[in-house]
Amino acid sequence: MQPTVIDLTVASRNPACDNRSVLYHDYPGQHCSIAASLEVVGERWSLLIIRDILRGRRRFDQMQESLGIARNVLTKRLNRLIEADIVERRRYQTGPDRYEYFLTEKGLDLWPVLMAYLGWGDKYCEPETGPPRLIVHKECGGTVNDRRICQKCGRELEVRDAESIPGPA
Amino acid sequence: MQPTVIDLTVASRNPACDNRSVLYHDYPGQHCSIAASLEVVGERWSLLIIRDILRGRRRFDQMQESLGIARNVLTKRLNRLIEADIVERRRYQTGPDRYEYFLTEKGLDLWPVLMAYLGWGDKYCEPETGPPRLIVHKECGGTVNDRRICQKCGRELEVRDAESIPGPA
DNA sequence: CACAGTGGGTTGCATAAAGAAACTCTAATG
DNA sequence: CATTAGAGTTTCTTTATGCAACCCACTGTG
Repeated sequence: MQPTVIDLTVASRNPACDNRSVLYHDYPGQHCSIAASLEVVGERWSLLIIRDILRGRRRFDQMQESLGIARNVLTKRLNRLIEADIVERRRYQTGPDRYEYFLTEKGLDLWPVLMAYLGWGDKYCEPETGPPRLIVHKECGGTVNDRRICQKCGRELEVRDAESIPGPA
Repeated sequence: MQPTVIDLTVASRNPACDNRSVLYHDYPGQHCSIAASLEVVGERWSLLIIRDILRGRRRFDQMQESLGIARNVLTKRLNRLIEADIVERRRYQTGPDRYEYFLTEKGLDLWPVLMAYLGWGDKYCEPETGPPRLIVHKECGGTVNDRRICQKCGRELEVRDAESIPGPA
């Protein structure tokens, strides 16, 4: 299994993507950053879509198949994420227009959330086999913990400093 | 900007992850710690309930009012969390039985996820007013970042080392 | 004693969202 | 000319959520 090369080029908000969809999640009376975040990405599929894009699945059908999500729901989610400036849609072909989805800087900044879930899941969902994948520091090869700190060199890492390799499982 | 190699794919399905509880979320074909975590707590209210309990709202009506969640849904969520061993229900009075809800160790271990969401939300949802709440190190009073590191004394903190106080907003 | 209030839920019904599957559209390929 | 691929729509069904009302066993108040 070879890792996928991902272009993390970041772009600005695309005003062409108009969408009248509303944020149907409304946690009333919450003046809390956690609640505010959850309004945007705290919903069934969003984080898995973001993980998939991070993983290199940039196209509609790839994501749909990998996630097993209904196609109409995937459409809605992607539009919501685009509207929230987390995902960017780029046409890679005209004629029949074809698109790929990329994470914006804001989307990439959700990496800590994914790492936190990964750490928790490794501890409680895969306790005896060990983590199915390890996140390692590209430069020195040390494993990265859920604080995004390299266990070998001690550096505090950003998303671009790390990669995922098969774990002991 | 150079391409980044990231692969959060996960290889093998672990039967230990199977839970006889009714996980109505089923992300088919996902054999990944992130997906596994989201099956348990990646749903509309769970994390907010956990946040509430962490902040000391331990009783049904307190949570119901603070969250604005429907009562029947709160019942269901709490039962799911209890079943998943994230929340523990303790009777504090007999006669008419009265209960309080506490986090188990497993529940407390979700603190990193909350801190990651908090960090993201502070950055993107409350950019001008500043964070509505600050997490501080109880011992030295320094603020805690989303790596759960005290900015003042540099220590790596656990959930019991920190507390939440009103922020500048 | 009557009656309101409190804590911790259930029940029933209406609506909103998710899922499954079929359909569309355009262009390229055989 | 038929088929395939990518990226969605459309339609229909199932599931989840929200809302309001109700229940029950006390407890405190006049």
